[in-house]
Amino acid sequence: MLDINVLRSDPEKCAAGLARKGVSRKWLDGLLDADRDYREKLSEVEALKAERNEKSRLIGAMKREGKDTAPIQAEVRATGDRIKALEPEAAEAEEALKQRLLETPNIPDASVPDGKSEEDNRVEKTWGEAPSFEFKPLAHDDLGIRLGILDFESAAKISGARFVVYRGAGARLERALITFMLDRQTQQNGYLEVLPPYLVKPHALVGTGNLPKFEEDLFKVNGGDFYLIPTAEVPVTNLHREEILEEDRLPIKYCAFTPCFRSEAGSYGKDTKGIIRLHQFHKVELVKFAKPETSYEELESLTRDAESILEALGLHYRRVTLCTGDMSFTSAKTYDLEVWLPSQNRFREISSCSNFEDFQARRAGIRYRPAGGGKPRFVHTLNGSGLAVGRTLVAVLEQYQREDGSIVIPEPLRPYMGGMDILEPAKS
RNA sequence: GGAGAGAUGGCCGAGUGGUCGAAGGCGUCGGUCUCGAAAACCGAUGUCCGGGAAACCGGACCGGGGGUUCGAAUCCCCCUCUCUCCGCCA
Repeated sequence: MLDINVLRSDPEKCAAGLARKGVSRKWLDGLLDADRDYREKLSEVEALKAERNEKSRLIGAMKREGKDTAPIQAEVRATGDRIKALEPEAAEAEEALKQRLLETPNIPDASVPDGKSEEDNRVEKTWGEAPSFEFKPLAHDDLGIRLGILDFESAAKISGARFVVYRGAGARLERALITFMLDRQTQQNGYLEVLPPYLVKPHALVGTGNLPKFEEDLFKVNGGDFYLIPTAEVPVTNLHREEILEEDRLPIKYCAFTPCFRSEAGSYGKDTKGIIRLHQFHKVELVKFAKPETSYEELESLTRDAESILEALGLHYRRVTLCTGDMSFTSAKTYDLEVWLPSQNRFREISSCSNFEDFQARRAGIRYRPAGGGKPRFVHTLNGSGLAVGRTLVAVLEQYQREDGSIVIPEPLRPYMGGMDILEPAKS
């Protein structure tokens, strides 16, 4: 959520920033009209309340002196009736303003390139080299089926499209990746591991910006006021909702492994093969709460922390800065990490690292008190995948495949695989 | 699922219709004392919204929502959450 005070005091600058996110001037003007309307009605109601409070106090004093209060009571009752009539109007105006504010996207940071689609993202760096093969490299799902570790037929029988069953060494590899990532982020990169709920209330999703605008992306649990989390970002960011943190606690760094559930509405026909895009997948998420002054440094280090996993696994990848058109609703700046997939001969997203500045903090009420005292300020929130586990497994299969269909297990994963160094087709 | 108890400021905890934004304690900050520290003593310590350049003024907030009343932390109704006991369960 943007700061209404900033929108009010510098509408020209805000209009320019919002235009980069495709927000029309008309929308912003509507917002400012709603703000004016709300403040007008609020002033009116508050003036009446001030009058009522003063006279009620007077009644108390008169009663103590034994005076007749009937006439003034009637007067105050009339004031009360007017308040009752006007108050709902003010509340309605406030709600209208709030609703519009909740549906207004974040303003991109100045360093973000303009653009319409992922074509316009800016490549920041490329790490490693694409493995060269003497043979035609297979896609991960073909490899997985041949190895007997990915079972799409069973998954379809149970749950339909966009699900998978991992079997044997495949299930173990997924688990190895999860543990490896968590160990790395907690032991080397200084994150505190948390294991949050996978079902959350609507207000938590409003806090992170998934609601009210993007409900169709989510799975709502039947019969309850719960949604399945689309990412650990939701429960972990809300860990400190409605809190005032002490400055010396910042930055706070959490990592969390969770399954993620996404409806993938609107992605029909996209990535229908394999495990690139599923309704349920695993992710290790990194979340930071930072001071505004340092949040962009924290974005750099958070992105480095995600990259450290790819580098440890020896996976060829690149970093891109998302252009204005490819960025999410909530983000001020996002780096995507894209891993090389030989079968597709291109890079695919495996991590997304964002600084939301105070956009989420304002929605979720996450503030900190400056060390010297003074007014609480909103923190900046950041998060990034460190990494998407299923897509990491895809990259390992594809980049480490051999001509006979076996897979070399990257060295750092071997301790987590019981010492296994080559993943070979199951005997039966 | 059944029975009972509770939800008050950073924390503990009093307050049962009228200057209560809320006693007291703890914590924190400033001061006195001290070579310094501790102790002791003195003082200050909420958040949000609106108006204002500011000083300041007004409004709201005692889990959430509604009601009664001239006036509600205090009375009534609904909801949520927490705790205790029983049942069930991983």
